[in-house]
Amino acid sequence: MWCKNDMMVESASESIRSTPTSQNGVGTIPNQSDGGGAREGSASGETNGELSTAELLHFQQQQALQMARQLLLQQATGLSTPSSTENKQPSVQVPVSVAMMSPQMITQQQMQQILSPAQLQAVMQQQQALMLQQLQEYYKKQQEQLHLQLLSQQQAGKQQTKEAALGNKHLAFQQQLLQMQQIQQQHLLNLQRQSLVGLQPGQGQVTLPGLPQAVSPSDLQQLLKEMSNNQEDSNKQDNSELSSTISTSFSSSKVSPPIVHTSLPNGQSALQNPRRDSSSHYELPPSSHPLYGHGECRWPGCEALCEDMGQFIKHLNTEHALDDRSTAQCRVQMQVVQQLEIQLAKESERLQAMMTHLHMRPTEPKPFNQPLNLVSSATHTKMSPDNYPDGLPQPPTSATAPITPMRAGTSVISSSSLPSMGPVRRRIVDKFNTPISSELAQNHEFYKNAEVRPPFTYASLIRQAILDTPDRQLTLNEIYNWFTRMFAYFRRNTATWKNAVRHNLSLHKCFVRVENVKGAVWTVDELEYQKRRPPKMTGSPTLVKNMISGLGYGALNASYQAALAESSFPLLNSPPLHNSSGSGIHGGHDDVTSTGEPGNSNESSPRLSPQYSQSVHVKEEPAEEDVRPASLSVPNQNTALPEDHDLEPETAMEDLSS
DNA sequence: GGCTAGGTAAACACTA
DNA sequence: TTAGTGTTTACCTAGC
Repeated sequence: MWCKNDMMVESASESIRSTPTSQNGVGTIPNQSDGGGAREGSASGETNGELSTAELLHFQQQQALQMARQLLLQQATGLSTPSSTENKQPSVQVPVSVAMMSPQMITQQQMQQILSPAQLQAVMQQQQALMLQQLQEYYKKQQEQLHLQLLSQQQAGKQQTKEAALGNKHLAFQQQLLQMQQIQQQHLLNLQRQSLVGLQPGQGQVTLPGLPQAVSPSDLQQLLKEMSNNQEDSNKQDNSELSSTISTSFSSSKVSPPIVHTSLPNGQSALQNPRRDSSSHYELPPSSHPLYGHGECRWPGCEALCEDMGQFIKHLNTEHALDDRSTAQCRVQMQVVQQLEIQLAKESERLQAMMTHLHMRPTEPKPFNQPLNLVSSATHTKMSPDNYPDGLPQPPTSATAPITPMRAGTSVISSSSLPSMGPVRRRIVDKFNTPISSELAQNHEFYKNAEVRPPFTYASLIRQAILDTPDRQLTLNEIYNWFTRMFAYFRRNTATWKNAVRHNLSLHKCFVRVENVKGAVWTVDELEYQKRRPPKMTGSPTLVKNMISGLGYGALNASYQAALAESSFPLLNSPPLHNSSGSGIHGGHDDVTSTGEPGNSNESSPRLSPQYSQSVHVKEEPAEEDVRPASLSVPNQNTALPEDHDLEPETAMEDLSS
């Protein structure tokens, strides 16, 4: 017959075994070679033996981390004398184990996870105080040197004007020092105000580490000012989105005159350079140098005018050659990027939380936020059995899975006893209208790493898997692989869900099996997929009412936003359905690579790319065997369209775009 | 209570 | 013979 199994490139079990890494990183504290540790190690290695101040600052950071360790030990053992607890076995496993690690192994994130905000604040304050003290000592030395210079110059019988100049310089330097101290005080205050916000790992790392000795004191001061500016801007905007933060801080630093005369004459904030560079990079033709734009050198702190690229290259090679200064600036830039990345992660998390909030009513009795936007908090600790409602039967979905989706779902779904997960998924999807593509786009990492069952039906997932491919067709094994690749949950119990996948493929008319030279592939008949639910909603004001009330304003609005997000769906690139009679229902025939195949009367073949359109197995559905116009003339289809949008956002999006 | 949709399990047939 | 694929049926639950 048409059944060929030559497509078994790899077994599903192999694919399961081949993807263990994504499961291991969930909720675990990296012991080694994580970003922070690697960076710290490399930084210390680079600065070893060269930069005394860098080492000093590094030692400072170690001191702060040591204090954190002591706090942890105190917290764990209840003893107030850290020295007595140094060699004791930890009574609290995780924190002390972390505390026992070398300071380089403790990242700021881990500290934030372990320490309380007050402890963190105390640590950071001590850290900042130490740093301020060190800087003050450093500048005191500078002052002494200036004094010595002044005395020597006086002894040498210099002219009065020069003495006055030096005196002015001295006074200016003192003023700068005072300003810097004020900035540091503000920084401390900001840290105190910000509490956890101020304890963003990147900020601590930017403040503390690796300010290399190669950077001149003025540069150091400039950088500190820029950091404090950035800090102030972030405080001012407080919870504003990252882009505005960056742009605002950039503009503020851009317009603000530099406090000191430095070798960074423009006062341009190095903290904003990455974004500026990146933004300018987009404006420039691809051949342009990312460090050159608008006739200026975009090297951090340098706005040297260069008429052309050749001059810029020359300038780059002369002024920004490989030396201590450039290395230091590069290092600082790396930290700036790191901080921005951390800030981006936090802002993304905030966005996720906002979207999660908008997906549900505030008083929703059965909030479903677990599968929706927990990317940043994709830790299984929050889904521990302790969170499972008492008295509820443990879901029988998986006997082996340590954290079953049922458990995760019910932990937030509510007290409704749900021995089966299936209807819950359906309800969730229906109620919150979560577009599968946007949901997956938002929480891809979450589902990829957390063994939480996606709140979508098998049919939706299969459809998404198929539509994710350029050809809109997948073999069964490829569908399996998509499931296991996209969802950690489907790396277990393969027999169950694979059977369900096959069951759904065979059961639903929207899935069309096509035989080609590759073997049997499965495609999606969008028309059939659309037709599955509209009758349920057509002409039912009560349903619409219930749906709207169930969605709430926020959810409804979110559905539109999600619909907007859905507009980027690959399917939308397909030609529109012309004969949809204004229904907006995206006919499966016209999406993707439909090429007006000869057998157009066959409704099952349209989505096939030419190389695949060979044989189509149509499920026996006499009523559906008709051609497109008939299937498009579904009763009440016009009226069902808006409701269909609400009911199936992911498909509604395609409708909107068509 | 009936209908529908979805999930799960199982049996069966077919093929490589 | 085995494993994968595809189909079908039955049962259950939840929502309407």
